[in-house]
Amino acid sequence: MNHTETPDVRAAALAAATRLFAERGVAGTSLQSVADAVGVSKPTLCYHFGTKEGLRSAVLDQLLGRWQGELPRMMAAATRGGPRLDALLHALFSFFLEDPARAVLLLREALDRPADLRDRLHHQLQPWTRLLTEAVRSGQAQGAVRAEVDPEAFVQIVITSGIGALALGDRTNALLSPEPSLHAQLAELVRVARTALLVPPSPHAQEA
Amino acid sequence: MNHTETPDVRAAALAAATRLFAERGVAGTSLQSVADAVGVSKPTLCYHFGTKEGLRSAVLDQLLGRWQGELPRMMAAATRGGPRLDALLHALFSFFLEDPARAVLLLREALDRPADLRDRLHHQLQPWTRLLTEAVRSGQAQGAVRAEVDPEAFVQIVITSGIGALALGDRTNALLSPEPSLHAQLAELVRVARTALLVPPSPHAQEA
DNA sequence: CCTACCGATCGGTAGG
DNA sequence: CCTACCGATCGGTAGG
Repeated sequence: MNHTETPDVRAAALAAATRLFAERGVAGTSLQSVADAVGVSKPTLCYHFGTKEGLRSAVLDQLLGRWQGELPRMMAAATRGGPRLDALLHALFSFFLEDPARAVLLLREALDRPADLRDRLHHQLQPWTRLLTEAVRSGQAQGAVRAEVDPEAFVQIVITSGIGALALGDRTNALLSPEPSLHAQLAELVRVARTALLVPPSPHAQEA
Repeated sequence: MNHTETPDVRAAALAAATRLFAERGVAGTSLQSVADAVGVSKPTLCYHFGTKEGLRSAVLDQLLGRWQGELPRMMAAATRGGPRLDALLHALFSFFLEDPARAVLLLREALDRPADLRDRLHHQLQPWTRLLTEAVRSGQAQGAVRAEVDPEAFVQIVITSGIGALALGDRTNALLSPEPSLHAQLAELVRVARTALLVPPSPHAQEA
């Protein structure tokens, strides 16, 4: 029926594995279950990816590659540290909102294999994050950014919080009774980041 | 040698499982590896906890129970929404700093079993978080807290960010080049939360 | 709390 | 890209 004519088993396997790894974790996902989801046999997966570790690595490569591909757009939104903070965060969020598995996968990888993820992020995203911290510093020099901001810690916290909210936001969370929506959390995160980053525009305009 | 005289196998198993579950996840941890870490046989674990799921549940119960036990202390630090924010966050952080596995375990559970964790948190911690959001609201009524703060979203973000930083902080992170220490991240989080929450004390005292 | 053992499933390979 | 199959290990039980 469906053998010897599979246009893109590899792509389908990556998509299925992305979803399943995010949902149940790598250790909680068998190669058989990925194969079933794709509609191929298990040895076929091994033919394409070698081992389970190869599949995991390919899934992560695809995710980080796509993130990297969005970087120019995000960088354009971040040109200076000042008023474009909102646009930058929205660009970051929209990438992860595009596929809810992305944030979950990153978070799982950070827990399961910190050193590996660290290296990958370092190679693929460091130019970007460095640009962000430099934008914060230049904003401080210009007096637009609060002097007391710790640039590295600030950027790290905002990104971590955003990905955390995106990964957990619509799954559970719910420490709180009138549980804040993911949208409300992201909006509040933007407000928090803006308020804690920027020197207030005018000294006496608090109720607007 | 060491059979028929185990004073507290259960406690030792919980401690070992807490560490291993945090390190490798529940799915990535075999009962055998827990048994080996404790120095008992695998059936002994099943005798104490029934199933692997029973062990997981017991681990989580112990963690959340201990957190709940710290709540009075934390609540005392949170009496009003205003100046005691720092003390509250330090109390929260110190609980998780006491055992680095705690934050990791919570984060893993949120990813693996969102509905279950949600229910447990709801039952055990809701009074506490509700008190926090009410403190924010009363602070708004008194003019000490910024009117634009979304109480639920704010509390959620701060707690999520804190636990995220604690779980990931000293494992990896490292998007950034001069990687901010966990301590620097927590300090910055406190500053961010304070700045974004409170109405600035005086309208023209920005350089101090 | 142990030894002995169960069927099921794991990741992966042989061979085509 | 498949069928057939491997040894190892999984969670869990029997029985004491």
